[in-house]
Amino acid sequence: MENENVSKIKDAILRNNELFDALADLYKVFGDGTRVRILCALTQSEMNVSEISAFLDITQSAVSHQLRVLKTSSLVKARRKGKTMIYSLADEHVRAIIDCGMEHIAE
Amino acid sequence: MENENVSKIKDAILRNNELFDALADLYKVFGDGTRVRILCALTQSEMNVSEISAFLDITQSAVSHQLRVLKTSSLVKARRKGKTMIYSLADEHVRAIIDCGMEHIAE
DNA sequence: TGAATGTATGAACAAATATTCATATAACAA
DNA sequence: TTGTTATATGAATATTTGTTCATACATTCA
Repeated sequence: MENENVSKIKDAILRNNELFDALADLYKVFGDGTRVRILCALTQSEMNVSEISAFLDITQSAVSHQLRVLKTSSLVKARRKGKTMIYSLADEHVRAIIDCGMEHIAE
Repeated sequence: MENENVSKIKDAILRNNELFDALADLYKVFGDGTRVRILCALTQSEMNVSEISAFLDITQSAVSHQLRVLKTSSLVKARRKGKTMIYSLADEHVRAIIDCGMEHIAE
């Protein structure tokens, strides 16, 4: 079992703990119902905070807190429009990751 | 890119909180460094508990606890071989999800 | 300016969760 | 059977984390 290949893999993994933590941290962001709802909503259309709050029936404060997490993780981006902040997905990776998980669930 | 099936699933999810939570729960499992390490290790080769423990330098107990989480979520499967339990990835979705996240991090 | 609206944020609390330690269970060997 | 190795599990603990509440900040409009 402990052949040469495994040794190489082991070395790679042990030397890349930061990579795995980064990966875990990324998934951690997706691992919350509120954030997933927000992200899924934004796959349909960009929205401002009030719209997200109403659409998902989550308090404005909770939405805002979670949007901050999502923005810090570079999963969403925001632009101001008058008094409102309009949020949208940061890039297509977000959509891809969501679709990936959905396909797993769909089976 | 985005096939009809995925679109339908997405629409369904936007109207079904249970599915939201299912998606979040799936990602929650990936959202822990220990579990991601275990899963990544298993993408290379099946292993028994002791091997995983030594390989990743995590206590046997912690590995066992997390393997239970992974098995409950149907991300890994196990078979007995004498005194040992050999764990492997449950299916190709696991690999796909990991790759998906890796691509996002890679940029 | 002041009032109103939209959003962000800090503190506090509650709930979830990962690890450790001790111990139980399972399979094998002598 | 007894001892040994491999794995699982329960309880306790410490962290992390999501929500709420109150309030601050930002922008527009009268």
